[in-house]
Amino acid sequence: MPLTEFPALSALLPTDEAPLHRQIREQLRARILDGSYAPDSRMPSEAELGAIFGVSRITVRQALGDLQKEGLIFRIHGKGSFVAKPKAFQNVTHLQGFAEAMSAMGYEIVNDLRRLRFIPAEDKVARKLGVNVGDTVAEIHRVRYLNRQPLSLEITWVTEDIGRALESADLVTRDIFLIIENDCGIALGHADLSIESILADDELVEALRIEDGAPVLRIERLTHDRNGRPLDYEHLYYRGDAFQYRFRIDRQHQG
Amino acid sequence: MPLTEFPALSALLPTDEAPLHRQIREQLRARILDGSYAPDSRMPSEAELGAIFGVSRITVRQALGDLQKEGLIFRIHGKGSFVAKPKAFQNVTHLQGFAEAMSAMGYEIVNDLRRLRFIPAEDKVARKLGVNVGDTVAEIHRVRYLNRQPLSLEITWVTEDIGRALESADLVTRDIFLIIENDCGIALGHADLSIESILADDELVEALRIEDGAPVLRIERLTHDRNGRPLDYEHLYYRGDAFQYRFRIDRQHQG
DNA sequence: TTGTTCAACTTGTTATGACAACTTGTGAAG
DNA sequence: CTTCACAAGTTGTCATAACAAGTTGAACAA
Repeated sequence: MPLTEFPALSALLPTDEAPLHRQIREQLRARILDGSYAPDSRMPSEAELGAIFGVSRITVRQALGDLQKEGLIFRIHGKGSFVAKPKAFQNVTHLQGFAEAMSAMGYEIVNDLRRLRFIPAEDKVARKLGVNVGDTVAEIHRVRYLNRQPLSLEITWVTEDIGRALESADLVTRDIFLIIENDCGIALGHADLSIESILADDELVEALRIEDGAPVLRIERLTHDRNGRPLDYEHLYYRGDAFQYRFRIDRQHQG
Repeated sequence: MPLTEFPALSALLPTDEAPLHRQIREQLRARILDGSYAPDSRMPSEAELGAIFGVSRITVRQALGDLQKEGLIFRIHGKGSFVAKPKAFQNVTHLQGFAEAMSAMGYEIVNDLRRLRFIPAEDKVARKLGVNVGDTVAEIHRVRYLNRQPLSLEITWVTEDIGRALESADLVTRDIFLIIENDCGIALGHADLSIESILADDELVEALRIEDGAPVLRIERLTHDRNGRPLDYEHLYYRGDAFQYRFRIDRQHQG
């Protein structure tokens, strides 16, 4: 029975309770992920779920709609709601560190940490990270090797506090993303990317052992935490002959 | 007697009325795009919109919720619904044709249709489109101009049925995506992309009026319909000096 | 003037009810 | 046996209603 039966009481309680539709969404998500609701199987009907959770159909529908938007379930008019199969490409849209992605595919990545220093932020870096020009930031230069071949040069700027955490972490084998999440306890949100094609300059020729004028994929990436605060600004240079950036995007639909 | 008794007939009729929330959503979208509702301005309240359109608040809320998911508006609890500023990154996570994206940002795109022919599918194209080698497919070559400057060369392969529809459509100003959706009535699903950096070859030098060996962004894209059937296979070549591929990705989270 | 309270607005959540539209199995008619 | 109509169950749409919760400005008190 919903607490709203006792408005005076519920008003006094600390409002830590999430909305019902969110609670139900999370319970359903847990059941799907732990296999209680198997892929391709039909879930209980909206009416049944309403009875199970003791809420109205509109609340159940909101929870199901959210899960549908996420792609965890699909619904067929007149038939029911079904658990979606985990897709091969699933998650490729999602923000993932490079080593994270490669190790998921069975490759091993080694990083050559060429530089880690604390410097006053220059104009562009300061603007991207949302700090003042001259504030201390950490600058990290890494060359990443895949199968002993240099694959990319990555230049990273982070705020000083994160830089200190990275300093004491294992940057040779671990992704910065994972360090930020696991060691700093910061939840990553989204990243804005810009990809372009350029020609190798002297620094890239030396770092990636390629010829002058070879094609290079340049990616500029600004990663934010879940609150939208910019965390990590990077310039990534990938060898054009050895790397393809692959991902999957979905078309926006009316739902 | 309901028309549904005659499914074959009702399928031929012009699409019966869309749901109210969708009609309202589209009217609001039009007002936002034509500037009637300016960026950052407050839109009428849900109650007012309900009075304007003569529907209940729940219907207005569904329309607003859809627009919010699209990023066209944002809502603040207790204040109102506001028109979002057109962001450079807007919707770039979503599958969008290039002209579609550029026109949303106020740019005008012109296509030079260099070739449209029906040929037997070669091995790779057949495999991507899920047809047999030798089956007839359409091959389309277009050069796209932004502000009278050649920007990209796009080579597209589609199955014969879609090719026939494209043949009779306006490929000079319209996106293939939009033609497929609006003229063929096929709902697009997702696309798999691969991006790499290459050097211009002779064909690209001629088509894009760039120098030999200039950097070019090469994108291979296979677009599927909502059921996962491959529809449209493309090779896109963008001038490295004039184009950045920008988008935003989100990290997978429980919430 | 300054600070506080409060009324009036907004969006967010939830319930109840009704009907439309779609899917599928069942049973009757041929 | 085959075909068709229909009932039962499902999701989709929409209305009305109420209260919660956040925002803001105006009235009021110090």
